[in-house]
Amino acid sequence: MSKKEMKNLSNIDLLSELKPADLKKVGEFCSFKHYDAQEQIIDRQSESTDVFFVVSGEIRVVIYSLSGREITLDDLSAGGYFGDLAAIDGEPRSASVMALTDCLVASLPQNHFLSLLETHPPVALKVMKSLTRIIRTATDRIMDLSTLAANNRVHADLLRLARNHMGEGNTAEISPIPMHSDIASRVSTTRETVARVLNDLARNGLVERQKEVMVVLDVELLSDMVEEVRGE
Amino acid sequence: MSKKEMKNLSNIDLLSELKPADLKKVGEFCSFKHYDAQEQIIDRQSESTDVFFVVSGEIRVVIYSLSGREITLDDLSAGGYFGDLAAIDGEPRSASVMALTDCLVASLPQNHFLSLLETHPPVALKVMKSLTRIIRTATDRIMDLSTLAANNRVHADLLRLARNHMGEGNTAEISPIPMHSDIASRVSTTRETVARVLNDLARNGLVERQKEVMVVLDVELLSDMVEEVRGE
DNA sequence: ATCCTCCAGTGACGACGGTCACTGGCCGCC
DNA sequence: GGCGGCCAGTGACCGTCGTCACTGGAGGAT
Repeated sequence: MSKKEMKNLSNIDLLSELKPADLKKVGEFCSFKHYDAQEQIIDRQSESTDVFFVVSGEIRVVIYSLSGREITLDDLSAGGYFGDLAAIDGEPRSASVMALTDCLVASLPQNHFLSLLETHPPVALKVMKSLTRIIRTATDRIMDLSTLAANNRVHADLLRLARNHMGEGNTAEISPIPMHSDIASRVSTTRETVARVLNDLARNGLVERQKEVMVVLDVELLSDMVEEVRGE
Repeated sequence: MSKKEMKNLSNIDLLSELKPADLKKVGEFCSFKHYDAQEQIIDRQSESTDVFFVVSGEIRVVIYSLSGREITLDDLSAGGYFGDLAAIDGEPRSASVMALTDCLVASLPQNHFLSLLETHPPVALKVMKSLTRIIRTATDRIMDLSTLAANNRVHADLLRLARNHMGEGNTAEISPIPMHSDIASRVSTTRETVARVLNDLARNGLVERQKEVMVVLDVELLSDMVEEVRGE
């Protein structure tokens, strides 16, 4: 990311097919705002209805139980957008959103977003595809929560990470090493359980933990472990 | 429902704002098919992409774990539709769908559905609203699965049922009495647990089970029980 | 009446994992 | 250097609830 962040929307996937003139217009309806790491961007249950574009940085979509337990729903990086649910249906925010890193975010008022959908069917279709993506991952997660034990959910998450960082053949090099509490928040368990599971895997020679990288030595086997339990 | 079921789409909510001529056209692109109770309509992971309208009867959207455990995602009655996910994104079916009762279903091929979305923005908006509804209930469920114990999830489901059947003041009369296994499938637990929880509530005088009705005597209190646990 | 099937109710058991309470390493800061 | 904060690792404890294995009642069908 260059030092001088541009306040424009040219890198937003959702808007990539707009004509330059239209894109410029959308940009003019937006307010740009910088958020520091950890800062709250949206509060669940609040009544705002703007749509947000992540111009730079990373953000996290979360829910907090009143007990303080934190459930990570999704992480988004530059080019993504969020806040569309409330804009579409007018209901209160379904989740909170926080900045993971410093970031620049553009917000577009609901009415402009809606008219964009109405006048640009391809954009509407993209939004729908994004919504279906969310539903699919959510139902997968419901299935995991319903059928997998906590340690297997950790396996499943590790597998997902490994698949995103495939190295040579059957191995994966995951870096940066994810924080245990982040994994725990994604699969709804505790950091203690994550630590125990990861050490078990290390003892069995399935993963190896180095300074900056975590190596999964046998992705296939890990995959088998997950599938096996899903199926009985 | 009249004996002679009409093969038309006039009662489908999604299409209610179409002009008669357009509605007729959509109907002509549809194939109508009858399904018996318990019959499978869609198989998860299959590659079809039609959209289905429930002309009459009731259907259930479910996922089966390989172990045979059944997870109910949603129940739909006449006027609803399903199968839109695969039509929108072209991926395999995200869930299975079965007929709960005898029912008549119309299927519309993907390309006609997509062009309907493109040419009728209000329909597209309705689809989006329906998708957001699904996401909201899914995230609520993820939250319940993550933070509530099994017996509290039963409480929560009972509360939901009660709210849909409010009687006088603080009471609710739920009928027909839901099957324990159905509740279990909705909240991801076992019928045994449901039976135990319901009997506990009966012992405490919170619910009363009669021949054809189940009476919740203090909805407020039930609500408190759920909220209380959600919050600590 | 006699099966059979489907649903509900219950006890016993055992393990999974959440919670609590520490220890210890790493790192930045004053 | 020493302090404080953050993250990781581990042991002990014990409640919850999934599983298994029955019993029993309410229809339906023959």
